[in-house]
Amino acid sequence: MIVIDYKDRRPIYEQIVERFQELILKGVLEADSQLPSVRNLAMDLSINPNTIQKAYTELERQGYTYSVKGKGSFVAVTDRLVQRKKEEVLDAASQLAKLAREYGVGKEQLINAILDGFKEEHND
Amino acid sequence: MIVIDYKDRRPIYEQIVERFQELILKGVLEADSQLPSVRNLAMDLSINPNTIQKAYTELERQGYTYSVKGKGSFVAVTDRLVQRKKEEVLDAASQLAKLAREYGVGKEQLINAILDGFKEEHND
Amino acid sequence: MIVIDYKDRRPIYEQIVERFQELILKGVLEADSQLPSVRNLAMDLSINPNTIQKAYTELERQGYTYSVKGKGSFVAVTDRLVQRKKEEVLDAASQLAKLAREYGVGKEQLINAILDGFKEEHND
Amino acid sequence: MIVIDYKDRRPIYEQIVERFQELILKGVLEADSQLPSVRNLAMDLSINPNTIQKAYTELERQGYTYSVKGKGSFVAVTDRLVQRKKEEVLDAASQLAKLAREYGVGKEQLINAILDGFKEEHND
DNA sequence: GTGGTCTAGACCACG
DNA sequence: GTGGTCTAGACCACC
Repeated sequence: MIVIDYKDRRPIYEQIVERFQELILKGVLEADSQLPSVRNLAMDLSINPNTIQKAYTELERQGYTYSVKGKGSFVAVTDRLVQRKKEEVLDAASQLAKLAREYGVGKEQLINAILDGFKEEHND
Repeated sequence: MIVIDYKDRRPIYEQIVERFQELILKGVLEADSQLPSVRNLAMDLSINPNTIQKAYTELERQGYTYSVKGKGSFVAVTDRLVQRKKEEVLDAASQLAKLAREYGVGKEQLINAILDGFKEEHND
Repeated sequence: MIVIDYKDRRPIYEQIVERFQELILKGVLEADSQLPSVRNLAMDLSINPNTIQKAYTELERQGYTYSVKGKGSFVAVTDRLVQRKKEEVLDAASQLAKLAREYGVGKEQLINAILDGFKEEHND
Repeated sequence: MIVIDYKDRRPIYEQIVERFQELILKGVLEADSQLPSVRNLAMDLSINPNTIQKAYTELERQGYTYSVKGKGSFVAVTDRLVQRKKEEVLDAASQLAKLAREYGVGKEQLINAILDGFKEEHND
């Protein structure tokens, strides 16, 4: 479920945060379902529990999860987060379009690239 | 011409590299024109010459500039680089479209955001 | 009567203690009336009896209840406790005023906020 | 400047965060002035650098400071934060008034307590 | 020198 | 068992 890429320049805890965000936003992990325990996941990935802890703390801070001492970490309700993510994507699109114009990429080419991306089957 | 944002989390040399890439790709700096000397720029920005040196080395490595011993650094011919940049933008668009579909952003919304970005005046 | 909020960061036993304090101080639970048995309440709330026990022990320690071996826990006479609580509230007000002054909040604004809080209907 | 209270139940890093917030909000530490380095402060307080690091990370997250790798941590512009703090104080006052009414504390008593707090000289 | 990340190992409160 | 905090010591990129 979680894979660490040691060639990735980003810190491990950040990779873990991002991966869980993905799993939660896409509904793979349902609301109130439990995340792996800090210790278990640390053993699984052969990394230090503190690193997992840091990732979980960050997820909680961002509102993706909530944690109960002595019980575990759980997926929070995500409606607002999904909404926020959608806005982020649209903002990114808008920024990208600006950039494209600045570098002389044609509007048609850009939209074609968008349509291509939409068509492609994805195999996660 | 170059402004450093100390609150930006990215390293200073990276900010400098990116800024020169921009100036070069947009044609503000013409081919074979000379970049400011390491010392001058360092004084101008009140930062360590080593930091400028690192930025210039990186620019040369990426093909944006070439350096002549004892003379300075100069802007390289950029046709290939512009082309590469355009491809990058189109790839990014394609990736973004995939992401949008995965998060349930509608194709129309996405294209509207793109068109918006294209319309807007930019005030760099 | 008692509701546990698992998303609340405070420990469960502390939530229970506080809720009983409230019920007792506001007179919902009268003096010498019996609290639910440890086992019953534990079953009701689907939590560990040890957690209830810890809450009851704490309530007794603070003088809100007294326990009779083999009979159960009972609400103590509360006049002193109510008095103590009122003093606590007044102390808190005084502290808050100090803080307000230190951060440059005007006396009038502060008193208006107080009056607002007094006016508002509460819907517990 | 910073004192750790080991009897305090709250974690050390939280005490440090709160203390710096105070110093910054009250203007003792001015905008863009440098905080003690992670290592120095750790030595001064005889605690582990990681604990300071955690405090500084939290301060940055909350917008009180910004950090530059290789340079240090610096106080951020605080206008917005002071404003936020003032609102917090007013909210707290409103909540306190509600509580007071619920426990039968008279409006006059409460306001007197507020006025007392405002009058008192403070000797930090 | 600086902040940032990570490991290893420990202790605590909670349930 | 769980999450949360802390220590000790290390390495990295950056300036």
